[in-house]
Amino acid sequence: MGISHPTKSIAVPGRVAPRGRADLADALAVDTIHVGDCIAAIESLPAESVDLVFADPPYNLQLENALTRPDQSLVDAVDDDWDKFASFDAYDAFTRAWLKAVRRVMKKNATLWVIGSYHNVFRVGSALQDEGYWVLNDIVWRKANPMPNFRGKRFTNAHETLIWAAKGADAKGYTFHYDALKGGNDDLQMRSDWFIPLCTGGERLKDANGDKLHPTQKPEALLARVLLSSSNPGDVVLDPFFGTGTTGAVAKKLGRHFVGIERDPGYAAAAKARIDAVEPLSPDAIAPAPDKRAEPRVPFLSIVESGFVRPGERLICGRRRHEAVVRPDGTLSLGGIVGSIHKIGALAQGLPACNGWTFWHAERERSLVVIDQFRAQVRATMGAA
Amino acid sequence: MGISHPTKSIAVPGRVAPRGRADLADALAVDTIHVGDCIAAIESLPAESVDLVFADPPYNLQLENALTRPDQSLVDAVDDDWDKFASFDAYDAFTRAWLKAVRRVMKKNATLWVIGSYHNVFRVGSALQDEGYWVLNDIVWRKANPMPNFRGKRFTNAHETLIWAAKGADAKGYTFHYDALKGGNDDLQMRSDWFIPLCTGGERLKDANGDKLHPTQKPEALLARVLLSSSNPGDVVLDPFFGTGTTGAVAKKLGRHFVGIERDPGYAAAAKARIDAVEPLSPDAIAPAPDKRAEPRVPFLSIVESGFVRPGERLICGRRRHEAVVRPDGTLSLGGIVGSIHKIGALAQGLPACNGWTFWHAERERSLVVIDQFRAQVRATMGAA
DNA sequence: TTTCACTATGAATCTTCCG
DNA sequence: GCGGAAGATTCATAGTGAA
Repeated sequence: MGISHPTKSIAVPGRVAPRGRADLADALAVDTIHVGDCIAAIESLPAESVDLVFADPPYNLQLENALTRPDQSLVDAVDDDWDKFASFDAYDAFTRAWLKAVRRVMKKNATLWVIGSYHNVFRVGSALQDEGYWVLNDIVWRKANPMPNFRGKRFTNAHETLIWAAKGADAKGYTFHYDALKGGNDDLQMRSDWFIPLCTGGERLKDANGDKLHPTQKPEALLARVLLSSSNPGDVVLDPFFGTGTTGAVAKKLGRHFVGIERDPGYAAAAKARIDAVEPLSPDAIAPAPDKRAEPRVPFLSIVESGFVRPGERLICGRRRHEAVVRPDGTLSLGGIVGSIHKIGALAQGLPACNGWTFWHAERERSLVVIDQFRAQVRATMGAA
Repeated sequence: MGISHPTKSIAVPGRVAPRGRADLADALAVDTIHVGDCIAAIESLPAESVDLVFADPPYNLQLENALTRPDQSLVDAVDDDWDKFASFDAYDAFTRAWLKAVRRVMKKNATLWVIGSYHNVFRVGSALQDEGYWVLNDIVWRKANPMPNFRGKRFTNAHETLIWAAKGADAKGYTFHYDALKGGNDDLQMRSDWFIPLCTGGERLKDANGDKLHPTQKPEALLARVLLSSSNPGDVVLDPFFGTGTTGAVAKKLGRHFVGIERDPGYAAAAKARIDAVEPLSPDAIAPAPDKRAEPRVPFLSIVESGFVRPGERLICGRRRHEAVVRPDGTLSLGGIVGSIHKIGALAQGLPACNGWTFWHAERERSLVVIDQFRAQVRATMGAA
């Protein structure tokens, strides 16, 4: 990979080009860190070229005084110049500028993640709504080990907020690995509150003195959940506030490409070294989990033609309350009405709609077999062919 | 108590006057519901007269189509006129107007609570910062039983956000019952993420048909934690969007005074009847109650994220007859099939179901460790969850 | 009385393909 | 772009009534 100063870049070796764009004159150079101004760097990228954006912008913390713990040790606060803004207006102008620039380089169905705290997240959320983004979720990162409130004047600030947004309200084709997330969560839908520890220990980058290298390094587990939920292997992930490269490290590990932008050369160099040391997971470990929506369509007629169901046979609902007759053209008949497995299922129940695949069953050796199982068998033979 | 139409009010009998103001000519009439326009009613109140504000404004949900559950039943959505705004600008103007009016009637050290969802909370948060309020915390209400995402297109929207703000950055003398909250929370600081069930069952007000009377009635447990943390007995609590009077009911129960504003006479009448029926707690009983929960659910993904199990590692059953590969998204892979620890455990054994937590083991120093043990260790770190 | 089966419902910005 | 059809999709609680 590489680093670019305005506009110089360093590329990580041994990485492949992004899908289908390498031949373009203005092709996006991936697995690269751009060193320089965030907005100028974004504007140098091709339009509609990235699949996902993760942004961890300055929080504008507005800290006034030093803070000590009850044992009088000093809390190492975020007091960097990059986190200081003259006013809310200045912060808002900065926010709108980078959000606007980022939106231009997002593909039609790309999505954006932004992380923030109560200091800045309301400004960011309002700005992105104003810019035309469409909020899909706000996600709460519940910290396993937050810093306590040493003065006892407020609730322990134990979470940060991520906003997940599409490019617009009409962009319905965004990536979301619903089934994989559910499978990794005890077969329950993944909720909007995530419980993840802070980035500490060996994962936290240190300088020569053993002090933390970056004040707000995010845990890789957080980025992994973001990338696994809303991107595919081979996708390009843009991080306009790259810092020490957590997004890049996780992207490489999970088989995604990244484009990082970082204005501090020291952070960029640390990120490069960190990412170079990352070993990607094996392809079969990161292959997308099966997605029911991606399965090939199988007409019910194919089930009949394959002999799994005979023309003239009766199909029965799971509770044996309704039945219909299979016709040789792959429709069902019920009381003289003929229609698709879905239409007749809906008719039988008096409902506006019905998934016939899971509603109808066939009698096999005195027990009921759902016809969706026959579809799975037909699909298995399609894959083999 | 009483209800006032512009400006008529109903007062609850048997209530005491607020501390130290009953002798003023423009004294605040407490334990009263004002029926009428929110902003006009706030402007009719004396300046610097309330100790706490709780506001549950319209969320501006922007729902377009009907939504059905997988069983085809219709979701009873919030489609009331009061939640419809022409644009973000219209919503922002409304928000700034009530925030400005409310700030005038707040005492110097009063604080404000506002609840919202991602649809509106960024607008509200930005507006209150712009009006000079100083954010103290954002609080996440984690819902025990949220409505699922029926289309599988997003994360379950399982929380709402509350913003807690002081009148200004210099108002340091606000009420916060740090020790009471800590004592009611296993002697740990109360965190910014609260786990509370929805308002259902007997607590939910119903109309003559048995349908919910108000679409967005909040749970009393949520209001109780708000009032217990940031107000004192005898304080005056203003709620400019009173609805069916949850704030009033909890205030009366906890020995606080309330001022409610509600533009719908039907809601106001229901609120009055509800509050009249409330029996105040004895003074010694007014203390925060811990809500002990059952064991928190831990997704297998968290075990992977915590490093107890590595992506790519093999899990083995207790008799070493079956094995599967761990994927980074918290699913398992066996012979090309990907699914949850439970699904793959069942598949390996040819059974309809399986408890993956007790079935799968990891090899550690040549002996097998059941993955349920890792779950116990993760739970131990969750502490206050 | 207890248990079980079945139904109802909650602040929700909730589809995709083909002709 | 539009209309119609295919077809994918739910978790925690409460309540009711039968066994």
